[in-house]
Amino acid sequence: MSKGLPKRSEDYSLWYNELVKKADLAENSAVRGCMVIKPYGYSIWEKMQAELDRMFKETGHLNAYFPLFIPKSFLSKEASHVEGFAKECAVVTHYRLKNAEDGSGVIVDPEAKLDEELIVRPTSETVIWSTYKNWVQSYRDLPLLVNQWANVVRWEMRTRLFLRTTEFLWQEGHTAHATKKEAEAETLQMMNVYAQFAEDFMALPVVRGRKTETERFAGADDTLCIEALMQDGKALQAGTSHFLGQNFAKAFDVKFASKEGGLEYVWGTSWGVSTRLMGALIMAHSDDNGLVLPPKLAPIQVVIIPIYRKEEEFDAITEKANEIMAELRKAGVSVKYDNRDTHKPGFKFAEHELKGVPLRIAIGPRDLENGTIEIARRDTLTKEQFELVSQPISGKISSMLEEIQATIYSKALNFRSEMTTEVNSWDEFKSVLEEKTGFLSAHWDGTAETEEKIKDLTKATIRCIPLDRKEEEGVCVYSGKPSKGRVLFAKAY
RNA sequence: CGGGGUGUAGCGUAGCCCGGUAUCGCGCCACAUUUGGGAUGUGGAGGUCGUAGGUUCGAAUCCUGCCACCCCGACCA
Repeated sequence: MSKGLPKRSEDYSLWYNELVKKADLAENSAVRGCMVIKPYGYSIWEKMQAELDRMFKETGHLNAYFPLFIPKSFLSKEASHVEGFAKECAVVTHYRLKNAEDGSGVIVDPEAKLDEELIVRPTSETVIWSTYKNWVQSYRDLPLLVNQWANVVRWEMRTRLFLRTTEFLWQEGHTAHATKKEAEAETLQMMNVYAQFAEDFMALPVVRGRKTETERFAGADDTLCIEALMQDGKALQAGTSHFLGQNFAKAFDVKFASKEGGLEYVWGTSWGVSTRLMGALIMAHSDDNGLVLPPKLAPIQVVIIPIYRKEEEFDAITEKANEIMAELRKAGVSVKYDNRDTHKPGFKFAEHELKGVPLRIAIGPRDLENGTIEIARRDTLTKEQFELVSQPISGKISSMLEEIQATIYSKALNFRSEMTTEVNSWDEFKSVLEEKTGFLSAHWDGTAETEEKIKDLTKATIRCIPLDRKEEEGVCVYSGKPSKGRVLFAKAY
């Protein structure tokens, strides 16, 4: 029962916003739509980055860095790309300020107008493909496998901490290949990397799928995605991987001399995940007591809290705590000793629960006497006495951390299974969407008109066409026209 | 950007209708007693009432502009 944290059942979005702030993850800044990611929140992001970066490198990618600014003319080179992003671009028009003549402060110097405006990147395809033109001449230069960790700006109307902010942090991979087949394989590979990261590290089950044509990335021929389900029954797109065809190669004239002696356009992909994953992580597992973090991404995996009256007791406990910490650290467990004497144990318990620390060890005089410690799990809120002599503490803690990781994953997976409903009629579609929410698995006739109509009527969108769906003859849940398989509908973030 | 709402100490609030210099709780500081689930007592500090104007002898209160945030739409990773 966290003090002051609203309950999920009463107001889910208020719960989310308060949790983000109370758990010290992020807060709104003085700049509209932009957040300050606080040290604790950033620590989690750093752990995500570290794992993803490792996975990217294992699949052959290297990091590079491209400019924050994109010349306006670049953006218009790929027609559907500019159409998709034009409405949300921040534009730099001047390069100098000067003192106002009336002494009221600084103003933009009208004489310092840029000849060509610069766009603050909403994504980097254009500036990167303009660079790739110079990097690629021959098939020997391919493939280009590059990733960038960066910030981007999209001028959104409504923002929410982590889920949608004007500026956000992300990674964007941009690759160029000699063949269509290879680029398609890359697109699929990176979607699978994201899915594996979500499932193994975030403990977040995701549906691997394909976007419909209307939901596709602006400038892509095909968009693969991972979709997750949040506790309020709404879907969240957690990552996308795009097959760009030759669209950007043609827009930026990136050609290569093939082995056969021809001159061909290269094939491209791009793929990204953002700080939005933080939102997914928070919403997927947390409860009314606060954050629940998967051990693999928790900045602190174990916190040790001393319980004492007298100085001598504290000293004895500290000695024991130091032994335990040394052993845990040797085993690669991150552990913090909360030896603040400014707060009582109960306060510390609540605080570390709020912040989602997976395991808590309490040591008091009673434990010293009995040779025990108390271990409490954040995910289940259960406690147990552990005898220090019976087995090595590091083995016990490591296996508990693994168990927590597995438990919260299967809990989320069960939730998603329960919240995925096969619907076969339009009435059923509407009532499930309104009363139960979650994913609706339904037949769709494959047309953009029907997709649009359903969105207008219900606010539900096609989240994806699952890659593992079975071929199944059926009729569209809305139009009654023939369908070859089910797609996933949901209301989404 | 359209509709609705809210801005008062670090946080949450009362006061606003009916104008007279701001209430309470949490938190903060000091001391004492406390410490196995958010301690208690005593004393204390902290406020340009979002912001800029206007009306008035006098504005948190009335009027206007602006800004920010929240909810609902449109947009979206």
